[in-house]
Amino acid sequence: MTNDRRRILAVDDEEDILEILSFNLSGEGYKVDTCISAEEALRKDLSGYDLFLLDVMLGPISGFKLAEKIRKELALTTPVIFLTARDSENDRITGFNLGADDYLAKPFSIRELSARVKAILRRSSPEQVTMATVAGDFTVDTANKLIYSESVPLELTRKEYEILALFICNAGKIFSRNDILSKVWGDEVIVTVRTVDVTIARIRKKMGEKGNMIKNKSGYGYYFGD
Amino acid sequence: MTNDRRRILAVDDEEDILEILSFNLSGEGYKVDTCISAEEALRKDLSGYDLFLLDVMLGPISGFKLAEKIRKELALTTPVIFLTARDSENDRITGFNLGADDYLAKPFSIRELSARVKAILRRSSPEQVTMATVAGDFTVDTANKLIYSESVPLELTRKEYEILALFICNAGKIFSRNDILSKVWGDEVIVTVRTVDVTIARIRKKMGEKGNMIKNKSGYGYYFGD
DNA sequence: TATATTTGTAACAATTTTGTAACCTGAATG
DNA sequence: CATTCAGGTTACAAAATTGTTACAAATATA
Repeated sequence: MTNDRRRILAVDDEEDILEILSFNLSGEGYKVDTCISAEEALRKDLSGYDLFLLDVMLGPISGFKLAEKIRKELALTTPVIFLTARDSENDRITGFNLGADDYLAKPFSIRELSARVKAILRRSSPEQVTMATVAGDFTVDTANKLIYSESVPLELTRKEYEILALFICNAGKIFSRNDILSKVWGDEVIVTVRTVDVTIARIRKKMGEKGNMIKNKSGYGYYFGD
Repeated sequence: MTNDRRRILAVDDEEDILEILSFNLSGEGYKVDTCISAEEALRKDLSGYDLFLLDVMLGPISGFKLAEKIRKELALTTPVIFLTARDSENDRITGFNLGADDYLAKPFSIRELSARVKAILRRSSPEQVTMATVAGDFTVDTANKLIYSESVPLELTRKEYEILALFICNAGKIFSRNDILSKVWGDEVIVTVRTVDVTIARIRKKMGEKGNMIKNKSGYGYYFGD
């Protein structure tokens, strides 16, 4: 029933390149969609892909810009390989800052392309699997970054989602404010510990009467449970 | 030198499933041990594993029961994934109350399994420095800062936990009030020595009839024992 | 750039934990 | 038999922790 063929989206403004990519990667067993522009790509549901192949030089919206949108606005961690004729050190750095997983300069051999695609899909595949963790009436859909309360999705911001997902996926486990800060905000970012309290208050409010499922054990931290 | 391969224990009453699990997870680089029953699992030293995969439906001792024993009697916080054909909401809740980290309904794809195993091991690995010390019917779980009395966690505040943990982990050793003050409150904080008496009275009350296991030797101090 | 949304902070209220003093008990002492 | 002393207990006060609100800063969006 489940089709586990990997889906790849290739975006390039040259029809020829798209054909070459599509033909060859399809032959390797991948399901390949193509777009002739970033705009066209953005109209699609990008969450279902396992890999993006992005040409850097696209019309008004460049491949870099598209990658940035994918990462930041759509919040997808799907791997990206940039295709480009430009090969300056500068471009490389920009690409990797946006979370590019690889970088392929045109002209490239199909053999090289498919090797990189395979390598990247192999190492990234596990996290692309939708993981639904359920506790009580709550379901965490990590692939789409959504949390459902009795089948209704909560309207959570990113930080709120991260915290609640952490709690639900570790129901019963107590997290101190610092645990939460390091897991959700990261270890470099410096914010007041009280930020955690305020964010949790916001989550509770959005959870309505279920808000009291986020418990606090004074002196220890917060946890999820009934 | 150090072998950092993660150790997984799979418990299932179907030989076939064990083989599939063992074969596939070994292929992913994990060290996999298998047991055909909960009883067999309980004869092993379970403290060395990084993850348990437990079938819910096992002979006399179910997977839930086994998980409960692992959590409460052995005081291990090792993550658990339940494998089961049963998929009712009821089962889910029971599983999460026991601290299941995930839940996988049979039949499951190996890909899905390995994704979840990887995800759980990644997030659980750093903090799993659980130290369980047992004395009498009491177990101290230093990782989660919990003390169990006959498998039931005591509702201790921070200071109360610190004192009781000190006593249990050094059962029989006598601590003067000043010993306790310097170990629990620290050397900078200045509080009355009688604070210790009051706090111990509070612990005793929360321990119920077991409260008399905290002894006092007049003129010397307090200690734990029967 | 203007506007909306998200995130961070500070201040204050509510709650929980901790500390103190006073009183009580019982054993040891004289 | 009164006195003293160590420890137990209680009630209340102080302090610490947590909850909440309003607003500022940062970020995203148009």
